[in-house]
Amino acid sequence: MANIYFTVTQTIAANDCNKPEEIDLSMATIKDVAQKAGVATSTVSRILSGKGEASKETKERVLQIVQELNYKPNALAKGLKEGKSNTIGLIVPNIRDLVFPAAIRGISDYLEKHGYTLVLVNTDDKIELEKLHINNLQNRAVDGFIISTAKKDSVHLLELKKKGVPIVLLLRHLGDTMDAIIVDNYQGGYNAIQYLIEKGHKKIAIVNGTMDLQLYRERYRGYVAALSEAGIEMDNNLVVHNVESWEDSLQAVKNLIERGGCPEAIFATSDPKALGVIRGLKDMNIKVPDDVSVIGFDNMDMAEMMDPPLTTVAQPFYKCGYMAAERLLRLIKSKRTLKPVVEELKTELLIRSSVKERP
Amino acid sequence: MANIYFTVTQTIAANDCNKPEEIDLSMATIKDVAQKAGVATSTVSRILSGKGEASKETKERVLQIVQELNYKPNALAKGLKEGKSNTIGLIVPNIRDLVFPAAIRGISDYLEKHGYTLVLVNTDDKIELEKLHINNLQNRAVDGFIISTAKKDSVHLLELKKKGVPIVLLLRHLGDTMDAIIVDNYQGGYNAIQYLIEKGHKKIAIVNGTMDLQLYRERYRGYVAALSEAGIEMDNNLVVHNVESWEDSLQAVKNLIERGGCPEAIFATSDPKALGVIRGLKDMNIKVPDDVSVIGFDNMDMAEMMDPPLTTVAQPFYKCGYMAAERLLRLIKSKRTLKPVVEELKTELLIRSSVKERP
DNA sequence: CTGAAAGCGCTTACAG
DNA sequence: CTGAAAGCGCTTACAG
Repeated sequence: MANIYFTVTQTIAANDCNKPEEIDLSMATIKDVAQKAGVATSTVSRILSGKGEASKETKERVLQIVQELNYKPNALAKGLKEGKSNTIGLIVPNIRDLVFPAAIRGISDYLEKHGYTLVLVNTDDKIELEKLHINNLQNRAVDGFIISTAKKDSVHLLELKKKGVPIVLLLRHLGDTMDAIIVDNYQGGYNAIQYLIEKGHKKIAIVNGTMDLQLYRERYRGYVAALSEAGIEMDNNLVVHNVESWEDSLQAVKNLIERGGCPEAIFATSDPKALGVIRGLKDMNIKVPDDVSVIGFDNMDMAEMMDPPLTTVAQPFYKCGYMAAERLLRLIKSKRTLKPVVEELKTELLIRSSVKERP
Repeated sequence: MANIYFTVTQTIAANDCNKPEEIDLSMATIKDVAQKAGVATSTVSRILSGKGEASKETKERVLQIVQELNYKPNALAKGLKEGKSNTIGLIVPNIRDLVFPAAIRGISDYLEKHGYTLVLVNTDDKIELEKLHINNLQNRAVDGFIISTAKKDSVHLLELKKKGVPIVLLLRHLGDTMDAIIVDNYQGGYNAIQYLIEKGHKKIAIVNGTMDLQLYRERYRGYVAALSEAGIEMDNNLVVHNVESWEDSLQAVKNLIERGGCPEAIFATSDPKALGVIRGLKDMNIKVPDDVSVIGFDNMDMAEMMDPPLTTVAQPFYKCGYMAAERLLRLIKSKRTLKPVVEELKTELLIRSSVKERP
């Protein structure tokens, strides 16, 4: 039997296009360098890490040979020895969500500068999957996590943190005990409404996301506050929560208008929702911004290409990612437990063409 | 001096919120399991890997203790020993390009199913950066690469492949010696134009990307072929190449119309370009699709939300990613060099509302 | 300034 | 069926 198998293998091999040729796929190791330089591996190691002294001559010789052999230390061995991998894990619900690419780029840029590597994982907001992945990544000796999936029931993250695993939350947060880089969602919502009011709008509707997420609660709070401060009475007929997708919001506007009549302006608490709202409006032959103004929240990469170009509360996604990575590396490198800090970045109202002054 | 420093440290430590508590951050090792089970580590290893025999009793006992201790093998050690890491590197120009998220999700989903991990790197299409990153990832013992940055001058990729490193190209390709998952760009372009012709259009313009990229050359070839086959004469005034961003295409349409007069339809060879084209048209008070029809290429996640919803040649991004991962794992696991295969997936014409029949 | 040795946590022949 | 030993490629005390 073994014989037959062998024969088959041979046959296929004979037909094969490129025979293996046995090039030096095997990378040079520290041993090769040491041997060629006539020193001990420990010496090479010391020279390369810059720790400890070494005579100028040996140093130069070793460096020379490192060049020649194109030697690069094996990160696995190094990681095993040092108990760290210079790798961090990024956990997002779904990379296809338009908010993530910019944030990821920010993370990636910072990490790259500091010799760290980024491992990406999607959870579809399923908590069991998330736990599995976290576990997995810990076995891979990931040095820390950036996590953008935190919800009210994310106790496992609290526990992880308690165990001393470096974690920073991104865009979502979980109370003061967890490091987080988030955005001032309250202020953002407030500013949006204030701007609408400034433009003469009074009957202002809100198409909001799930109240399970603090960020949507905050944006709503901003809406309420700005309205009340301007002495405009809240009208619950103008409020829709729990709108998820852009299709949802398409439906939401229609309901809204049936229920409460046509508002003068609509605050969509995310750009995709704004897109849906605008589409819904157009479907009903209502013009944006001539008949009703729309303001979004996000400033995702496409916002300025929309029709009309979307006036929106810009989140500094790139910066959030960048800072999250920065914070994480600090946590990782710190010898002692650092006091958690929740960094709240400012949003910026980006004025384009979807809001019009009321005559 | 040392003393002063010590004092300071102490003070801070005293103020610190959570004292270290020393929980068992140290994960259980195979040694712990072996000890507790009263067997050798090799036995544990064998049982866990399923290789070699083991008596039912010891097997059960060991598995039991693995549970108790929540033991997970250290991937670094395993990788070091086995010379592989179960990690693959993904190299893209920029994750913010709208074509990537879906593809990445496809890769990620396949990898996850097979116990592999995804490392992500951006190169901004800079070849030196790319080489650096590839080098880096090799030191991290990445088992193979999925690369979406191939251009005419990407000889370093050819060399890498020659050395036996498993690589598969994604969405771009580099001749028949490199495995690649791409899309039938010629057919896609051809179908787009054929559809426009079917709808009664004759004066059809093209707003195309850089001719450095084979994919744009192919889409153009499809345009030319479909036109000629229908007996429509080519008009160079209706052709614009080297349009990069959506702002470019905004400008491009304007020039186009000045030069060649208003076309009946425009083939934008990417969705962002279509977006720019439509905007440019609207700016000139030309209605889409009533005055001129527009067809795109990509079907990026936003295409159906555009105004009008974009008729476009859909690329199966998710599937491309998925298949690229699939192919790569085959290359990695295969003992002998596999003959390179360039898989060309079909595009699909997605009819929405940006093309109208000509009366 | 430099080397020998131990060890990080695994796996894989090799004995028995 | 099971264990002892070697080794993957590093780094880090420890001597000298």
